[in-house]
Amino acid sequence: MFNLAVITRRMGRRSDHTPEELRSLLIACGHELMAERGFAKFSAREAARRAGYSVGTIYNVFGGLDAYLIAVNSRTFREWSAWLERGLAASSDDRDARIAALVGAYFAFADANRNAWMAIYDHRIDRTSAIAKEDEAAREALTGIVDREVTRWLGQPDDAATRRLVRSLIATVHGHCALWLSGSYALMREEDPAGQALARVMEALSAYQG
Amino acid sequence: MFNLAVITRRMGRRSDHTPEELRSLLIACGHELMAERGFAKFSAREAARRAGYSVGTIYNVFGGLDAYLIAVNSRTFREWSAWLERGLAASSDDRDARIAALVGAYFAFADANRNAWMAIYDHRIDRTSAIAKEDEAAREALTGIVDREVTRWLGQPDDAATRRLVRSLIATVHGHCALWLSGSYALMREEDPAGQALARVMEALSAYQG
DNA sequence: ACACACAATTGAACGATGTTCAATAACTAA
DNA sequence: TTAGTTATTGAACATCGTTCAATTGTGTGT
Repeated sequence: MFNLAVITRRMGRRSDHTPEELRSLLIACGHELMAERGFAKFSAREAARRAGYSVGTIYNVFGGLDAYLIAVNSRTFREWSAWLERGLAASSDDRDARIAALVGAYFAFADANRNAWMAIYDHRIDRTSAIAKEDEAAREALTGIVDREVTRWLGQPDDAATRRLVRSLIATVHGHCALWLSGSYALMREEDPAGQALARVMEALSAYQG
Repeated sequence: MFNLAVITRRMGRRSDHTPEELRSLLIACGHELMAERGFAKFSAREAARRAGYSVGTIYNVFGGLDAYLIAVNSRTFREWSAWLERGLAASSDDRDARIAALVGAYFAFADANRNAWMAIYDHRIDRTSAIAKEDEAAREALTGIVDREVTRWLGQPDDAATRRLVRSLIATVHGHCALWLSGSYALMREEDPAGQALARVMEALSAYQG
């Protein structure tokens, strides 16, 4: 008779990786693919394939595509934070120099990781699916760094008004960076968007100091 | 014998609409769909269906999806410009009031047309496909409005340095608006992003005036 | 050893998308 | 009326996200 099960499929539980390893592996491959292709051309199938697994595994491990993309983008956030800290560590102690180093590192990271950086903002998170605590922390860490540096520049304790300013400063720099990388407006003809962003930040800090 | 052509398909050239009308119709339906669904869930098939045509027509008229999306988003730009002009027309002649009206209208339009507004920045334009002249103009018109108002506030002729400042101010306001609508960062806890943006703009204008 | 239960992994199936293009209907000119 | 041209169609194809019955690796109990 006929044997229909000609090809034996490799499946079932495997001891190739622990759950944590598998999670990390999928995030690493997804992050790599995101950096290569960008958000619009990202494919969960392809990411799983690169990890040596099949689509369904992503849904098993993360529960859905949204959660997976959040995990992938959170990895970008962590790399971004580390990049900023490295930039600050290499800076002098002069307070203006530290702010300049921070803004410079912000732009440099986005420039060096365009697709991954833009993917952070390309992915619109549905409010229904809550973000994992560790990922939430990874995203807030970045705000924390800016908060710390602004407080240091001001030389005064961190209060509610300062945190409000910090968010506004982040938005200011973000706007310059986003329009620069997306090539929108005639901002394309601006050769030094980071410099402009820094100028706006320093004006705001000076005004806030009074 | 059998008649295989049981269903007669309505096709071929039709006198329902002139080429210009058809173009406008497709843009209108696409814009409506974009406002309803947002960029991620936009479908060319559905847009064409709403216009009473079939997918292929979009490719005939616009040459490709990218050009169609550019046309749809350019319509948003035009509505945005008109909205800003209306806001400025309703403002007093006080120079600070006009800047406040401009920033306020900027945010109000984005808030009232969230999906369409975000779609402008969600669509990454491939550098290969050039933008039509009329669409390029629609996008630059917005910069022109800001340029005019900033020049008016400064009370001095429009020069290269001023235009550079204008682009930076647009980026500043854009950053606040984008982070606000996307819900990123802890900016969600900011109840008045437009007010913060305006504060940054006024600081920059004051600093530039010297 | 062996069998059994459980857990992890698969990939076919489904509906929907963008894109292409031969077929065809509708218009124009003669 | 007829022939030629043009606009419009939608099936075809590859790909995507998503689901889930089927299958198999692993560990446990006896």
